[in-house]
Amino acid sequence: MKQPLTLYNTLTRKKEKFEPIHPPHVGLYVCGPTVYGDAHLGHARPAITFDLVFRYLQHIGYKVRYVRNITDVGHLENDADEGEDKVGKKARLEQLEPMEIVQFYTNRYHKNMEQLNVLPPSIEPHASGHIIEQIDMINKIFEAGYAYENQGSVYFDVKKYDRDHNYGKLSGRSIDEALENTRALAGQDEKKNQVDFALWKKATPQHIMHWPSPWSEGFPGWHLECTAMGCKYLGQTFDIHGGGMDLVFPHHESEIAQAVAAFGNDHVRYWMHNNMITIDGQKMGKSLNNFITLDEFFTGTHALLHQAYSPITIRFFILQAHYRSTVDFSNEALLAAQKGLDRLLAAAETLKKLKPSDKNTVDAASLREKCYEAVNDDFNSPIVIAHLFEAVRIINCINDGKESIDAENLESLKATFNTFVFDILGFKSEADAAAADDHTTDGLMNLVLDLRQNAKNNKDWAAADKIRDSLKGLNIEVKDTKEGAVWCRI
RNA sequence: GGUGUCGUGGCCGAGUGGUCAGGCAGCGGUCUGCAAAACCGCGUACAGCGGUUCGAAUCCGCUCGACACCUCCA
Repeated sequence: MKQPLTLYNTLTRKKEKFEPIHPPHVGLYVCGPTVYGDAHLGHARPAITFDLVFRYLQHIGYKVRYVRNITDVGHLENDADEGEDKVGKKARLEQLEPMEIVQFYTNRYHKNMEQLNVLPPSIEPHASGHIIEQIDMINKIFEAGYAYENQGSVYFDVKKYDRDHNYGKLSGRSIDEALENTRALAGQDEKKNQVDFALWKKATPQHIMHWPSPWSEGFPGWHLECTAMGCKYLGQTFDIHGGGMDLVFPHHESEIAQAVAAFGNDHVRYWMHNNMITIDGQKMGKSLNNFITLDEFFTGTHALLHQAYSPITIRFFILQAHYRSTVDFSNEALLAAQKGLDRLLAAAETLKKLKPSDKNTVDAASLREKCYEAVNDDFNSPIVIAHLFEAVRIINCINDGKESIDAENLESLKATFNTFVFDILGFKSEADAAAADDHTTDGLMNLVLDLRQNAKNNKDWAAADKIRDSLKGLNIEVKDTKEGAVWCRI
């Protein structure tokens, strides 16, 4: 079952063969959301990208421990020295306990993820639940000599670290240049150098979220939680760390520095980063305030949306682009995704009904090979989808009697199609869930279609069309095929 | 300014140095009472200018343009 998977490693800027440290186990860590607002389209990208990674690794036989954190503390609005904790700010504005904010948006995030058919991770640790681990890590960094305290806050000595190791190897930056650029600003705060980052911040009196520590009543620095929690659950060195490209610097760069300082070695083998979703060519993001939330997509309630788009349409839209490319949002593109998805799912239904014949003109094995090749090549989902559309054409041709398939190839085609469409890419038919079809409905529909067939036999087109049009008003579409009428919800 | 990524036909979006991406839209046809669906056929697209090569959208150089990161952001 093992497949020759390759993936693009941000660290080496090359595609590399994937070889886990402790096969068959794989450790996967992905930066999750900061829960102080509703998830938007941008949040769907890493969730879906790494859902594909998670699903595929499992499919090819690995036992994956997938850790995706919830950030609920420590990220500040501005820089290290000013600004308010985001969660704390929201709590103050809404007069709620910070943990109420966290719980509220975490619940909503989970619901959105479920709608997108994103599988829950194996472990979903909260930063606030791992203060002890983070303090422990700061102690280790102190012991190694890369931390210093000032006024109750603790900072990472990037300049010193860079002399011994290499700060900037992930993002391709040189710390000397950063120092050059920021020299004019230096000395305005507690840090020795502007490039240093906080490991622990002493809380100001108005700061709501704070914990005791050896240095002060305060809260952990921004980059610490992922290193601490990743290493706690996946080990001091683990296989894959993922997240959005915008996290490469400084977040992931600093994560590496912390791990190297604390443990003496890099904690991550493969760094994977998904690209951004853009809107009018610009990154969709919280700070630009140009985001559309997932709920707004699902309900169509946003000025820029011409209609509602279902969760699986959003999933299809995202997977139709490679994860390292930007994707530009537009109604036109989403509508194209919706129609393409409908056609793919309709073919899945048709496939169920196909009958094998003695003759065969279909090479199911080759399709299967091509699909695996595409995923193995750095999770190239758009290529997989292209191959699946080739299968759609074949399925429809068989259904039309223009191609034929024998029992063996039919079994193989069904297995491949279902594996890739549903298990790996994670699409699903949304009508099914909504309909919850029962015997009564089926019986009624068969009766109605029978009556319409009678009308047609009598050339009573008016009656036949009235039935069809009325059903359409109930969002039921009737299609006349060679084998008689079929219906589906629209 | 520094570090990167990228510019593909109406829209979205893959791509290897040498017949093909794929989806959506469009046009023509088959089928159908009509419609829908489905199928078949149809588009000499690779930012610009040079260079390497027998041959480049694919390699190199330059120009132009876009985006991302360098503050929190998925």
